[in-house]
Amino acid sequence: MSQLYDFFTGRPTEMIARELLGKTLIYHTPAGTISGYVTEAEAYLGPNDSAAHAYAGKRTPANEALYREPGTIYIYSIHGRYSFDVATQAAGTPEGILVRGLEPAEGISLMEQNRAKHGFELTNGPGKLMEAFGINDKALNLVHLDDAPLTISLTGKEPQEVGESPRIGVSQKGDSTFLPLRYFVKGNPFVSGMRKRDMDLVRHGWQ
DNA sequence: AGCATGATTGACT
DNA sequence: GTCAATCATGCTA
Repeated sequence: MSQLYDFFTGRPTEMIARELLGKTLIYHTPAGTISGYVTEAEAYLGPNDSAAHAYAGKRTPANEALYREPGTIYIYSIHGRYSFDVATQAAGTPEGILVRGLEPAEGISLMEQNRAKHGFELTNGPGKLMEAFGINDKALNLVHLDDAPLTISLTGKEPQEVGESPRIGVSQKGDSTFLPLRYFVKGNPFVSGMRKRDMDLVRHGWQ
């Protein structure tokens, strides 16, 4: 199996989400290459996780990607936006990781064009980073990272310190609501909701 | 009808 | 400039 396939299985999804911080998300477009380092990610733990799309074994055409091979792209829409997930664990085990923040690396001018914003507002949220990448449909849903123009490089940066918190926007009911399954690079300004006084403007929280 | 969201507003400092 | 509250948004079931 491929390197990416192996990366997204073999240990708990919480651990994979944490290790995903600092890895590079890369998108090859006709206009040029866009990439960024993952600053924020959340783990969703499938049937037993009351906040997960696959809670209680729920399976629909929309969340089918969660049930596929590790490293399968799961794109879903919410509130008229698109978000980017990667399926983790063996096929049939519907766990996954939501990427909520990126620090831009390549193609910054393309992202500014796509978003009509600049600076930290470019990619500090799940819908924002998809808009910055120019992704506004589900064409890549169900495609594996190994076979798509959108992929992840396991090289990148190393966080100085990883922060944890409950996940953002999960409805306030169910046992899993308050589990600390959100991981972020402490001090990085491209993390959603990062307050200015908590930002590390020198190293952005990287080693 | 219900959301794993984001932009804007308006009261603060 | 910061922060919390509010609501427009469009896809999914």
